[in-house]
Order: sequence, then C-alpha cells, then structure tokens
Amino acid sequence: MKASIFDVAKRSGLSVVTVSRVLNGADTVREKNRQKVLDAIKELDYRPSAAARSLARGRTGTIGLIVTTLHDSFFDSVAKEINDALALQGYYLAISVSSGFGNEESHYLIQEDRVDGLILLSPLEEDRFVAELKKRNIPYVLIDNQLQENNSASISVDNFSGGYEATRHLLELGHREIAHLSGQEVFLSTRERRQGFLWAMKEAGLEPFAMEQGVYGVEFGYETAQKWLKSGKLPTALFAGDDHMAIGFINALMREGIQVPRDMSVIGYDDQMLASQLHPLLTTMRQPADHIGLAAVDILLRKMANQNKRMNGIKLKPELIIRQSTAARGE
Amino acid sequence: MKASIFDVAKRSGLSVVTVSRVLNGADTVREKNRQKVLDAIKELDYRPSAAARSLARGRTGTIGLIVTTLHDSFFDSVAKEINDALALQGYYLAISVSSGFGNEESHYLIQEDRVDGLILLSPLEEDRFVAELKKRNIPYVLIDNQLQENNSASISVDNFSGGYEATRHLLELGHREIAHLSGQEVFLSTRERRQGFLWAMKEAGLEPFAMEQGVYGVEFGYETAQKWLKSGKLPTALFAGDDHMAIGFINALMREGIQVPRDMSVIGYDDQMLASQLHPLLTTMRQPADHIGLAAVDILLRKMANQNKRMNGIKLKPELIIRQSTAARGE
DNA sequence: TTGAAAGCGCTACCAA
DNA sequence: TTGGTAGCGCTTTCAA
Repeated sequence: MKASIFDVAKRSGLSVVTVSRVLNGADTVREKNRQKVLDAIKELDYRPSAAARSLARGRTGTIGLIVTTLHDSFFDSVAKEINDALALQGYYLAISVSSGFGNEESHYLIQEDRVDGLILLSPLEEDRFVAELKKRNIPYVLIDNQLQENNSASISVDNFSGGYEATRHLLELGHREIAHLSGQEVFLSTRERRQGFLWAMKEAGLEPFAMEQGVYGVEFGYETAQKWLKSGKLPTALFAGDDHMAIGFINALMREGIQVPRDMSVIGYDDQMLASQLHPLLTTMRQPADHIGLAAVDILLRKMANQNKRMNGIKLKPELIIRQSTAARGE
Repeated sequence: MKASIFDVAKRSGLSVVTVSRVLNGADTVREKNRQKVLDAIKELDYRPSAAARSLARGRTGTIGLIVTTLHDSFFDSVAKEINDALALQGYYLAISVSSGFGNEESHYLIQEDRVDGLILLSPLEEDRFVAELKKRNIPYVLIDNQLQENNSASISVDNFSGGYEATRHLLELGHREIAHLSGQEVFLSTRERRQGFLWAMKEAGLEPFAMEQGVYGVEFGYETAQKWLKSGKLPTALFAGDDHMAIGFINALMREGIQVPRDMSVIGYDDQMLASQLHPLLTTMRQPADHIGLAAVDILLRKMANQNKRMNGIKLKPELIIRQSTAARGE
C-alpha cells in the first residue's frame, strides 16, 4: 500500500495538518518539526497524490498546451520555453497534440477540467475552442491566432512586418524580379506575410514577378520551382512563406545546376532547425520562440490571478537572420 | 459554481449513485432514468471532475509517454499511434518531453503518480527510470530500449536486421565499395545497425570502404561528405545510420555536382518525413511506427491488468523502402 | 505554532 | 434496479 499523508503524520508524531503545511512550504512550522516531517517523508518514500490535491485545492496545477503538431521546430521550441517558464512557477505542462478536426467532440483537456489554464498554439479551430473556453470560464492564451477579434488574449508575431522585412532584404540586395510563395489562405499569417511583401514591393515601385499559393511544405516549393524552370522564367529572388517551401524550391534548383545564391536568392520564414543545417544555409525570418513562450505564460498566469481583468495582446517582431541563401543581385 | 454530480442528482430526481452509474455506462439503469440523468447533465453542462474520479477510483485513466524530443517524425508517429490506441481503450495520453539529463530529481509524471502506466520512448536514462518505476511499482513499457537486460518489457525494432538489409540492398545493386556512417555509441541501435552492416559485408567477403562515427544529424553527414570529397576518395555506396545524415551527405554531394544515385547510392534509416520530400527521394529503412505504438499499448495494458505476470518483449522488423537515392552500380 | 473537523466530487460496497 | 454511506488523500477553516 502506498503511504499517505496520514502515515507520514503518524510516523512523525505530528498531525496531518502539519505535514500538509510542510508539504506546502508554510513558514509557520517549527524547524524541528519540519525536520521530523521531512524525515518521515523520506523514510516512507512518500509523495502526495496529485488527484487528492487537485480535488482539495480546486485546481490542478497543470496548464494545458494544445498544438496541431510538434513536428515543427518552431512549435517545438515554443513548447519547450513554455514548459520551462511554467516549471519556474510551479506548474506542470500537459501537451496535447490535437491533429485538428475534431470528431473528438471537444478536447479532453477541456472536457474534464484537467487544467487550470490553456495555451493554444496556432490553433486551426480557434473559434470553436475559444467559445468553449469562455463558456467554461477557463483562462486561456492564444499564440499566433488567426482571428483578428481574438487579439485580446494573444501573443502573435508581426507577420506583416516579417513579410515586409524579408522583402526589403531582397530589395536592398538589388533584386527587382521578386516572387512570393504563400501557404494556406486560412492562416492569418499567410495573408499578412503576403501583404507585407506586397507593401514593400509597392513602396519600391515594383510589381511581383510572380505569386503562387499552395500548401506549406517542401513539396510545394519543389513543384513550383519545377514549374517555373519548365516555363523558363525565373525571378532573381524569392520570398518563400516558410522555410520548408524555400528548401524544396532550392532543392529543385540545385538539381538543375542552378546555384543559390549565385543565380538566385531565396529567403524563408520561421528559422526552422533545418534552415541552419542544409546548405546553402537559409536566410530567413526568425520567430522569437523564447519571448513568445515567456509572454504566453506571463499573460496566462496573470489572467488566472485576476479573473476579471482584461489583458492586452502582445505582438512581437520577427528577426531577419542572414545566412547564405541570399546575395546581391548578379551582373 | 460548477455543477457537481450532486446537482445532477437533484435535478434529475435520482440519486448520486445512479448518476454515477450512467456516467460509467452501467447497464443496470432503467432507460427512462438514464434519459433523465442525461438530460440533467446536458442542461447543467456538467462534466465529471477528473481529480475526484481519480481519487475515488485509485487510478487516473492516464498513461504517460516520456520522450526526448518530438521533433522527429518517427517519434511523432509513434506518439500519435499510441495516442489513438489508448483512446480506443478509454485512456488518455500525457506526453512529456524530457530533454533528458535530470536536474529534475525524478520525473513529475512519476513523482505524483499522475499516471497508471508509462511508456518510455527511446529513453536515454533508461536505467534510472526503470529503477524508479520498479520501486514505485508502476507498470511500464520501453520502446527502443538501450539496455539488453531490459528486454522483458520492451518493443524494439531489429536494428541488426535493419543494418543487414540496408547493406544487402546496396550489395545486390552491385556495389562493392560501401561505407557506413554511424551515430552515437551510447545507442544500442547505433551499434546494432553497424553490426548488421559489418555482417552483410563480411558475408559478401568485403571490407567496409570506410566507417565514420559521429552524431546523428544533417551536419555530420554533410561534414563527412566534405571530408571525403576533399580526400578524393568516395565509395560507390553509403549506408547512413539515419536519414538526417544521409540527407546531409547528399546535400554536400549535390553542391559538388555529384549526383545521387547516378554517381553514388545512399540509403538512410528511419524513413523520416523529409526522406520522402527532399529529392532525390531517399531509399531508407522504415521503422513500423504503427505496429510499435500498438504493441506498446497492448503490452502495457496487459501488464496493468495482471500485475504479476511477466510479459515478453517484442522485436519488430524494419522495412526497406526503395526510392530514388539508390541504383545499380555504374559502368 | 499546532490540530480537529469539515469538505472537495466521485465511486464502491452493501442493503433494500 | 436503486440508494445510503463510507471512504479516496489532501487542504482549509477555525479554535486552541
């Protein structure tokens, strides 16, 4: 039988209440007794039951994180940061990879109130989740939200600015024929990055060389490159909506002997791990995963503290990381 | 105030016990009453408290999965499979990404008995975990274990056979000058794959063209290729210990205009997502993530059912996936 | 600074 | 087929 707080009390010769106090770091326990309790705990190899604690306290000490996939080094990093930030505050992180479209009527982390608060990382079904969370009165924070109206409790990266800066970088290198690859329209980030691109182009008095819209991923980049290659018309520079598309694009070019950045410059977005591993190392826009994680935890904990108060969203700036895939325009 | 089972009882005009029965799908409830209860539940938007349930039942209904990283499509797949298999049985999966070396004295999933059982996916600190789990009497299963002695409760992929098959594939294509890149020695899988390689070579009466040992990842593959390129001596075929090394290696070759598989064949291991995205599409050894996940859940649940009985480990075979990076030896 | 007692919300056991 | 009652292991008053 597992030891309970009762056993510890008996063994230490003190009351259950005192043991509980020691467990929770109350400072109203005589040092000598504290030691007795600690000894008893060690001897019995006792650990408090999470279930009993949650029940008694009315909260679980766990924060949930819902992600669509962790197979993405940006999400992965954010999750790690959140985990660490939370640990510092004595909270546990429960990650749930919700592939998305829910036959699962509603998420289990929500269903049984297993969490005190929730962080949604780039949620696809944002509105459904948010509605549910509001109804349940569960504090939450959105990262990289899609819906403008949810800006109140969200951390986002300024994608417009990211698209703008990326394009500016190419422009400053002397490029005039610049194309853009974008991902799914459903993502607000997709549209914003493109707007940033268009803005920078317009500002420079230029028309986009080409724009393609597809699905984030290596394949789309590869295929687009092949298509363009076949048509014989290539821009001198490309702003890809994410690193994977950029990598796929470069991959296709390399196979045709077209060199990056000698023959063409390519900039990606996200600074995926792969971006700094595959050659040519990719110039890209980095999303500040660490700040994002910290900010999310900060806002969430605040919200949990003063239920009533309304928080303001935070918008972070992405950072241009110059590597090897972009260079001044040839000739 | 949140509705409790008591409120549902009151509202439905039945007892708490009956409500509990309905909640747990007992078939000893009159259909009419069942409906009453269901209605009350809906009206009150009631959900059972996970904490109270766990406390009363003595188990949490949650299975923990400890992984070092999910930023790996193999781990990611296995995790998904486990999640689904578990859901089918009414269990929840709590994933915990434990970067490894624990200042965290002992893992929180273990610490507070938040789980009924634990699955360890390719654990680095296997012995520490296993010792702890045995002590706590928590049922567990290891996937891809490092220590031979833990084979009792483990699912592993036959890495020896994988290394052997991969090499055979190259051999059958007519290659004679075959090199091997391996990862960290700490991993049993690393050593086994190499042994498989060596065995196949020996069987064919051949000496390895070269063998390098480094760290799993794109970089090591890239650097090794560069080194070999510089020395001017390349094998006609390479068996890389994992896909990332293979990809890095190919990446370096491509930059020098050396084509795969025309000039050299490369086979990887794991069938990472990237392997089927980057061109040339990588020939590789696939680990059967689905079977692994299923088997792990199966064994774990069995162990949980009959605490006493000893299970036998399972060893699965990897599968050769032929894509574009290997071809018959030239000339 | 300590402890007795009353829950937290649910399930399990025993009767009816 | 139903319900009363006693816990599950902990925290939180409230008194002492």
